[in-house]
Amino acid sequence: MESSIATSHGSSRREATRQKLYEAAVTLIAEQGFSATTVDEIAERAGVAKGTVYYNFASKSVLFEELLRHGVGLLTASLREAAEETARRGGGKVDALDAMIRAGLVFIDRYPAFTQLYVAELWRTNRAWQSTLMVVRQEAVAVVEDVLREGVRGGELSEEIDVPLTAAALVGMVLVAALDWKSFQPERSLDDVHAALSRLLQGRVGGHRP
Amino acid sequence: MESSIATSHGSSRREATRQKLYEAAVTLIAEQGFSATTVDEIAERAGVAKGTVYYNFASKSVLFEELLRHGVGLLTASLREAAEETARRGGGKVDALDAMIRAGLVFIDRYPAFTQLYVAELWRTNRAWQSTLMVVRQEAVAVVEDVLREGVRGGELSEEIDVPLTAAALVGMVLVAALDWKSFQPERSLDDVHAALSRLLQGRVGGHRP
DNA sequence: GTTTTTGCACTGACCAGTCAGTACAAATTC
DNA sequence: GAATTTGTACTGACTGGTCAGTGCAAAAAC
Repeated sequence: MESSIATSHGSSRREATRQKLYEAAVTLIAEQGFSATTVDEIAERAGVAKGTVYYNFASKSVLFEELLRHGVGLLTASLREAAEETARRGGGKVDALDAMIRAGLVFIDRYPAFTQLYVAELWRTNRAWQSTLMVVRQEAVAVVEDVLREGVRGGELSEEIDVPLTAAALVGMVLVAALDWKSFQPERSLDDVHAALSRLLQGRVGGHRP
Repeated sequence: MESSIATSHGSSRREATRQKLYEAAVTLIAEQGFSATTVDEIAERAGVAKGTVYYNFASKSVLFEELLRHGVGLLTASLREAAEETARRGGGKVDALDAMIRAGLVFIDRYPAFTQLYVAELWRTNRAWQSTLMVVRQEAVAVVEDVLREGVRGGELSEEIDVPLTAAALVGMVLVAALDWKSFQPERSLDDVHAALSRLLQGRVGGHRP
């Protein structure tokens, strides 16, 4: 039913157990939060004894940190891939942004629990994994920033654009719209959501009529 | 130091205590999450005995629920006010949306901890206060949806717009951009952030050059 | 003199992390 | 090829600590 947010290779038995634990943890933590989720629950959902959790991970927070690192890694790879694919096709930077929006939606569609959890934790301070999260966030946002910057440099995007702020806004637009889609209007198709966001990106909401 | 997210009137002594508890709770919960925040911490930060917390609120979650309800109430009022003010001035619907973006930013600037906490809890399922939160979210988003709908009806906005999805995207854009601003680029001014978002709304990022 | 707050001791449920022990397959010895 | 050792993965009862919530007498505020 849910997100296989884990390392792919590693054919050992151990790796399979880790997988199951990741998958159990991601949904439970997304639903209840980190502190409200008990290690016993995670073990039970994974169909494993509690001791096994500690055999595989040093602590509850380490399990969570590795989960975060891997999940964001997947997203970043997927965004970068979308941008490169567009470039290969000879598309412009706006097309690349549009492709990245779609890649983001596909990711969230596949791993909604992970996304929920990421958003919930991202701006928290004073947490053990805060630094991990900041590094990993920067990697993801940087992919969007790069495309914006190239667009400005190549003259395709206006020079008045504030790159970091615009990147954050675009990421936020996709994240929140997608989470709302999954939670409150799950009957809508990915294409619908993509079309709505695309329209906003291309200025066909508040823009001067062409 | 932080957000006076509480009922304004109520001159009684009791109300003042409630205020202090709201303020203490909102920052602590934003930083650590609901479960990781203890009632003792809240009491200590508020400079109040633990018994007082229970004299004023039935339980920890009731305290939190009332916090949520009131905070979103403030935001909703502020958004509605911005839209009406624009209408009074004779501005168009795009102007109203722009004014609402600014109102949202002002709110987040004033109550960053509350906003952080709201975003972290919004898409969680299976929580005691989930229903409270959904009602209250709908009120806030509805304000944006109303303006979009009026804009479409009056011909100022394109009919192809998907109102609920676009509203969610706009709200998300503001929330995430603002939280990023507060957390990662606090040196930027509100006007900078507003300008960046305004540009996106008005299609001067990916839009066809006029 | 009523309402609100304080301070503090207490309870009982809950939970992260530990540890002695089991299962079992593959390697090693005889 | 049977007997023994080794390494790896896993188990679940147990422990020490934490925390929401209670109870209450005395003080303070109004």
